[in-house]
Amino acid sequence: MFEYFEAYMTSYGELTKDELKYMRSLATVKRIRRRQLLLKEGEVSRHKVFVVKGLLRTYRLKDDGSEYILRFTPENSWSVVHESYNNQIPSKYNIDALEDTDVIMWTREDFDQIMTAIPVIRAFSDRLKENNYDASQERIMMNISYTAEEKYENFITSFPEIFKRVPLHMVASYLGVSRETLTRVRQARFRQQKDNSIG
Amino acid sequence: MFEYFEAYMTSYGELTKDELKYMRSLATVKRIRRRQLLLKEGEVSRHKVFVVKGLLRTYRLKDDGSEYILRFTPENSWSVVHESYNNQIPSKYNIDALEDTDVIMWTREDFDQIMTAIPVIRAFSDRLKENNYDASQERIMMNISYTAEEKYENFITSFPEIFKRVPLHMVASYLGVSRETLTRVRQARFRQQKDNSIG
DNA sequence: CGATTCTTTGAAAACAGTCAATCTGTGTGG
DNA sequence: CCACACAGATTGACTGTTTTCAAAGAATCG
Repeated sequence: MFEYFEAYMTSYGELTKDELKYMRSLATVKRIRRRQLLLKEGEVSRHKVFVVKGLLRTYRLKDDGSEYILRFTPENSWSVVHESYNNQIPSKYNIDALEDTDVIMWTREDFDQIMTAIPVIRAFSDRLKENNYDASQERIMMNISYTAEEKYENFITSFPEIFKRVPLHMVASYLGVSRETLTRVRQARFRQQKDNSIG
Repeated sequence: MFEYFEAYMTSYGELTKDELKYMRSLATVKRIRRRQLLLKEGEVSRHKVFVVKGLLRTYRLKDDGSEYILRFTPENSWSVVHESYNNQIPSKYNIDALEDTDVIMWTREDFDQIMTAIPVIRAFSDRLKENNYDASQERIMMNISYTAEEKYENFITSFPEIFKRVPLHMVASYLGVSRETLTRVRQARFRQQKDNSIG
């Protein structure tokens, strides 16, 4: 299992055998079955979680039961509820698995030590955060400036692999539109494409 | 001018006289007049900008001329277009001043050196980033799950001081609703409050 | 197969956007 | 000090989009 992480990690920077061994010694491996929760609202997000295989989803429930998805986390990416992880406060979000998922995780204390011990890891982590932050700014602009159709279009082109793997109603609750609207937007788009190919 | 930054900075962590002197030696002071641009779309965001006094706004223009506001930056906060600053690529955003504004700024190279030389600054900068990131996640959830009225309500309670200082149509383009809708939402809310106080 | 989950559809209602006009307040120049 | 311009806020009528609700088709899975 850890080999997957090694492959991922070494593609970004040079790590010595010892450093990898060290990370491995602190890592915990876990399998989360489809529909199983990894983190429940109210709990504290205590681990930095690397997804080796599968697909996680971070989402929030409103009182009326409606779901709003903050993010999808496929293999070779990280799942953490930052607010909870950084401040050790209860999470407002749930994390569950949309597919059977294998993860490697480290407690916050251990991961902090790793970052201190291995500068490459800290640099890497910092860069990841930057990228995530940039992406979330982009998403905000999308939210406030795009039409439903543009949002859908944008999702498909930005996350084609995820799009293939998640049900449409989840795309809808990631974008903040109703599933019916998403259906109709798809129809419109489909008709347009046909028109273009005929013309 | 620099004293304001000192006061801000020392309220967060201990800095020696020498460290402050060092930061001061690399700092540039600038005044941006109301309606003046600090950064133009297409330029690279080369500075970390601290607002001493006044109010900046980061926004994007669509082809049709409509504005979408990413953020407001009042005194004692930082204005940077991260994507551009980090990767030294052209900015998609404009930054302008909504009030006459005094800023202190450092080039990226200098600020990187400062962070290396003064661990407190790095730690502080990291914490700021975390907070910004958390806030942007919150905003995303707001965008996708709140009604126009809830968004407005949320803005007032989250940023009461900014609310007092910016025109309503800018609140609207921060929230992603039309200014007319915002007006009507306000009326509705106002009527509700009156009803409550009568009942 | 039967059950569940997912997607689509139709019709009605709620909501938000657009356009054009008006109103308000502020500030500038004569 | 007044008049005018200008930015901002509001209003009404209309249009268009999105949601909601209820129902019915697909698809998937044990």
